[in-house]
Amino acid sequence: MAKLDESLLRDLPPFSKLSRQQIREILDRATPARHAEGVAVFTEGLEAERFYLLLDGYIRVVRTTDDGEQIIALHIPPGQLFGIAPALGKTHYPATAVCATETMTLSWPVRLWQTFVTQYDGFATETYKTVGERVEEFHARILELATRAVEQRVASALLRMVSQSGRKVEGHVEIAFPVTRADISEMTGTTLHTVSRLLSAWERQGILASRRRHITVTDPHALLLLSGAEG
Amino acid sequence: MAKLDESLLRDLPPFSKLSRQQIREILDRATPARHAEGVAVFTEGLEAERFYLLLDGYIRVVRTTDDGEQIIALHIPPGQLFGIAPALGKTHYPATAVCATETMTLSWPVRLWQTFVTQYDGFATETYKTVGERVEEFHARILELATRAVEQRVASALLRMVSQSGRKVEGHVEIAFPVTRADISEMTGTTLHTVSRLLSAWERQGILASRRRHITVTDPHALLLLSGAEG
DNA sequence: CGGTGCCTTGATTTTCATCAACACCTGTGG
DNA sequence: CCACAGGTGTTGATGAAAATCAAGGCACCG
Repeated sequence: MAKLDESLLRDLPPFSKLSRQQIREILDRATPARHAEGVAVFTEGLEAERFYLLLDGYIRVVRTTDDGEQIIALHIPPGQLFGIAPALGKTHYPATAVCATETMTLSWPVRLWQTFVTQYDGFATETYKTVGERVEEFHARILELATRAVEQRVASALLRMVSQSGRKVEGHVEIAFPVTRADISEMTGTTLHTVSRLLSAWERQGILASRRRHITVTDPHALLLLSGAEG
Repeated sequence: MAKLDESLLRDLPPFSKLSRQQIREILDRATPARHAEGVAVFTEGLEAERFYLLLDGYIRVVRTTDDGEQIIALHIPPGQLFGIAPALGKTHYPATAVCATETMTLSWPVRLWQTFVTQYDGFATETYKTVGERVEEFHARILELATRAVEQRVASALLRMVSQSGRKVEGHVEIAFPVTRADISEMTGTTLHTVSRLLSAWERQGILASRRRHITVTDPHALLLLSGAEG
């Protein structure tokens, strides 16, 4: 197998303070993998044997209730660590990671976690910053679910995806991974029917455009107003 | 000021692996404080200058929306660290900590965080375990808010408070800190009216008893069923 | 003993889930 | 190459759940 190139990690925050030498060590112990869209990289409840870095693509972090309902907790953009149960003292994955697109990952056995944290300068700090951001996002989600109406929650969910993954094309912003109405309903705690109605209405108003499984926001500001961000 | 007693920390997880000597050091640098019920220990958005340990009493972690609505994110039981923004790479508190009862706290300036993490064995691990538990709880809250009806959410909120703070009295369990209907509505994303109706109904059914600002659960199992835990 | 904070309960209205039906696209296998 | 199946998206009709509106009562504090 060809050696992995050092440029893969050089510019990512958790590794950016490291020497070539250290990056080489890390890469030599990494297991690279390619996953097709829809595949689960790991599954809720299983023993956390490895932790991951998402090199390319998008991951959906999904949780399932006892009675089979599903919610999408988070989207992970390229460049971030995921499956970092060990960072939080967990021995089992608390959620399932599903590929939203085709993805490329690196992974390491959890026993290396301690090594990474203690030996690699900046790794711990940057990792916990990521954890902090995710906690922050959870907080925001709870606030939204508890206080906002469905329309505002759906608007917020779209904006969140746009800002995390948007690629600009002539002023418009397209969400970089496939999303269905059902997905959005699982992010916002509503039904795909309600989401469909809202998107149809917004499309008529020229706020966004959608093809099958793809959404392009043409008027982010209008969405921001709808989301109920105080103004 | 009298010296703080070492027994305060000896049995708490983040400190339990430390020597008398180390505990002495930590205590000598701590600032103790007493706060009355209702007082804010620190406030959302302010610079995080200190981190805290709750010795006695209960803390409510509260967040406010732009338009003045409030939600209760978490209750902190005695013995836990809080205000640990530095652990997540944050320089400002993401929420407000209000005393649900009279409380006793210790606190240290954030600049000591690094010292604690690196010099005191087990401190980092235990702290991040706590963070993990809170993340877990947020996850559960999101799932609930997104998929459960109001009745189930209120039942879950009561159970959560009971299990975190319940003191048993003859088979019944009383929540150890004052709770109003409005508080519960802020935990569950509903209104105090709906909470009041639910509690009245449950009181008629003998599932719980309540005095002004106090709730005693007499039939936890019935609540568990109502909460929709799969069975 | 007056006032404020907490709690209750009824009536009305709104939001959104549910039920139901159908249209469309895409890839697949006969 | 066409039929068809499964995933996706739309839209209307109906009903239930819970918010809102409204009013009043009770307990505790100063």
